[in-house]
Amino acid sequence: MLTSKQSAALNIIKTFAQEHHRLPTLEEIGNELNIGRSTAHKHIRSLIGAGYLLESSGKAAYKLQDDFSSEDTLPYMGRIAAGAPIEAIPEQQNINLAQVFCGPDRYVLKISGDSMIEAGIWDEDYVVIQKQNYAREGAIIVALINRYEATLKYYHPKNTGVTELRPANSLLEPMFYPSEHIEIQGVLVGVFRDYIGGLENT
Amino acid sequence: MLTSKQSAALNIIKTFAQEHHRLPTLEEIGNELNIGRSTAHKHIRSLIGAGYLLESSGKAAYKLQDDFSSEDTLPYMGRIAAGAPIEAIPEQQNINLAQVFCGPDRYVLKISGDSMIEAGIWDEDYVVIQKQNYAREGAIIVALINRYEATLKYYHPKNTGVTELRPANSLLEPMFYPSEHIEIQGVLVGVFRDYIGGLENT
DNA sequence: CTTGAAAGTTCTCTTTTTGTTCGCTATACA
DNA sequence: TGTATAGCGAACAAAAAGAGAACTTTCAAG
Repeated sequence: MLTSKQSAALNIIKTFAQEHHRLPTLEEIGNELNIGRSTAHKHIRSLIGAGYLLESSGKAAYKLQDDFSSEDTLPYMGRIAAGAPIEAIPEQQNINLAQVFCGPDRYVLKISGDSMIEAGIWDEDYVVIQKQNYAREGAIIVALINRYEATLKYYHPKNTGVTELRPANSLLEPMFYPSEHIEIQGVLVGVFRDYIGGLENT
Repeated sequence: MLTSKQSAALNIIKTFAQEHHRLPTLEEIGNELNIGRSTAHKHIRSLIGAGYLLESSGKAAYKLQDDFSSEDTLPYMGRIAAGAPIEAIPEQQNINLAQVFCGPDRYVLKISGDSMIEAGIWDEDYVVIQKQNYAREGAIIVALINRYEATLKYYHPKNTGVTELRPANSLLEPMFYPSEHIEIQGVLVGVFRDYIGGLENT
């Protein structure tokens, strides 16, 4: 059985590995736990002894068990609606999140603020942006205003040389700019939200 | 496993490739990391040795894995807020959607209806569910009512043998059931929404 | 075909980081 | 009172990281 500190150390290692694609050094573990390097080392040895980590041959202090890998796809089970059972779809399908959202010239931004809340984009949500310098009317874009401010808004160009950037929040007013002061940096591809902290400390 | 510097170098290469549509030279890598050409070269050789990059025949020092085009990570560029430029994060990170949302015993459902709209879960959104038969109070769960109806609601068990399933829509009333009529099928892990139809045909 | 710039490679050297060990102290607990 | 867990900090060796010079390869311009 693990002690609470050992378990905390193991958690930190796994979380770190997921986020950084590498194992933390003893010092990094120590910083997370506010303990020194040598103490972190002691925990690692205990975890190896208890079978939670494996001894490493090279320089690395330890390595993870192999069972730490996971699939890239999720089964798509169907629809869920209030007042009805899950409507199973006839043929089992898999969704590959990477395939849908990833691609060249795409990147992720984290949202600060509530200006798009009525579009279902909340504070602390993540948005996937496709880098491009044009957009359709009504699209949600990353706009660079006056070569300085970046913002996520609905895009409504007018034929008067004016561009409206419209927030999705009835407490906020639409903003109007000379079109040449607006530079489109990208358009919204998707939104995702993490309820269990898998992306917590990024 | 990678060291922190190797991982940083790999990140820079991937980001650079996305932005410039070509691979950075050793010097460009070095400039990003404030290291010299020869040191950058050493990192590249290590990354090739570890299987993260491939050896190249021609002039180029290295090349990316073939599967990079369908890469399943996205560069994380930082935060965006109204009225401020994109706040770049110091150390470039990549987000692996699959790693965050995928895992054993998880599946995807598509939402029909507006009953969770105030929780930011909209009609036609996709939710990732972790299959489990327990949940914390206040969690968003997939509940099976009377072994027939499935629904996504906030979970509020009472200590009177009654369980409240609360929608996130002020137009709808909370529902109360004898706890034994409620079966927890899973808890909400994440939400995602597709703005450009990559999931259209499902 | 020659030539030269740019880019990759190799070498030696120094510095920094990292894992490891050891001795010591402190606390909780049976 | 002895034992197990936690912790610190110093000291050490080895790996990793780095600089910089010299060299080779590649490639495109002339």
